[in-house]
Amino acid sequence: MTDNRSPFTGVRPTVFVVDDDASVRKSLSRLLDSLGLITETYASADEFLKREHYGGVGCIVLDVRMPGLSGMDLQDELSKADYSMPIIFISGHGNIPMSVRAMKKGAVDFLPKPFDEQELIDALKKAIEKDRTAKAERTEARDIQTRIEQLTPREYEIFRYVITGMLNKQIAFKLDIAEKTVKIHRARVFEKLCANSVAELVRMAEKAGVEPPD
Amino acid sequence: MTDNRSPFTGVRPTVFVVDDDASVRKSLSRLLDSLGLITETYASADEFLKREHYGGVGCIVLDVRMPGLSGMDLQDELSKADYSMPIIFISGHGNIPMSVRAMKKGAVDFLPKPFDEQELIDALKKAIEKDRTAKAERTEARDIQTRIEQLTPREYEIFRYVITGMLNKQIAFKLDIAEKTVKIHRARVFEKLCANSVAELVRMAEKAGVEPPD
DNA sequence: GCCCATATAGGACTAAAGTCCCATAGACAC
DNA sequence: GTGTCTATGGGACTTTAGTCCTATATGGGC
Repeated sequence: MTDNRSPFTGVRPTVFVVDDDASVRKSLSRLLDSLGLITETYASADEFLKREHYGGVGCIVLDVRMPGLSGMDLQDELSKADYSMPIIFISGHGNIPMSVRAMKKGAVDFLPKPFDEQELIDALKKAIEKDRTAKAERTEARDIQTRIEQLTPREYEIFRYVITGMLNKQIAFKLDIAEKTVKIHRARVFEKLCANSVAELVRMAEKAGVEPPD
Repeated sequence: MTDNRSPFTGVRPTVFVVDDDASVRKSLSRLLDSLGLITETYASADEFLKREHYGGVGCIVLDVRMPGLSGMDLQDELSKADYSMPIIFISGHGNIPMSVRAMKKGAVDFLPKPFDEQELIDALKKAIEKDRTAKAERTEARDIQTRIEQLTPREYEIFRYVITGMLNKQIAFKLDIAEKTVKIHRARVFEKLCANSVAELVRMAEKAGVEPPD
């Protein structure tokens, strides 16, 4: 991928530019267009927050200092709303503590204006790749969680014991029920989670954040 | 943990101060002592690199600008040498790109001088906690890897199939050997890895970074 | 009062996994 | 060339898991 003019493959990602300076929005828009990226521009953080949540792959190019909510405030809002999309900060009047705070909170980059075009392109590549990975993982995790929610409380309990590697006999003893009953719940767990092996169950549990009991 | 004078529990961590300014070393040393931390000071990055690798829990408080190797250079060296210990940068003449670069490479914090004492203490807490967690995980991963290295190539191969959840019969077909032979290798895998269930094997594989085949 | 979901469990069976015994054959070391 | 490690497998067996059938009890919802 040596051609900087088309470094983005697959479905075209969308970049959200949030900056109060119209000339910045315009020039960024032009650059992003030329890179084959879809662009949406917003003059303030509040304006961006009014937009419905974007479900596709993308990232945000965000000015730090703006009237109303600052870029950092927007970062906090998105984080609180669990609406995560990688952020690239651009700033005319930033300082070190600001940039460090932004990076600690997960920003992909923090570019002081004026910045080199190539720096932004590199950051965009990284941000979009990060979002692609994160979205794929979240989608899978949600998928698994949805299936797990179909389990009855008892089935869920058995599920958590099964992923420890315990035998049916041991689980039955622990819960003071017949091994037969464990087998039945276990079979339902496999069916509802569409699993064919304990190994698959363990992987699902990891991805969905299910912890073994005790 | 509201007492800032002793926020560090368990085995006393060691903090390595690397700064060419003797007065900084002295005052940091005093502060760290008062926090119950063991301190070692170094006047240059090279001097620190000469020290044998420290195996315990701790972190580095590192000046950015120094004669010889800079703080950033030291960060790179440690990363290359796989000698990872959380780094807190302190800097008198830093700038944004510098701080961002440091944070991208995993620094815990980047404090411009002069900094508030409390800021450093917070960063130290975070760094030491991070190191504690990382060390514990690495220790466990190495432990598992050591056991995995005891496997013969064929046993390792079977191991990777087993963690996919495949049946012995299926593995036997794939490798064009008798199911009986698979059972034997499988039994040795369980024995050598001290595992009692496929679930445990799957967890070990995750921690040791073993990927299923194909 | 009846239907449905949930949790419980027995009986009879198949399939898979694990555990002993045994054996052969190649590779490599000393 | 004798010994050890590795990979291969057969036979006979036990244990565990999974799959049908059946059934009972309980608690809600309409």
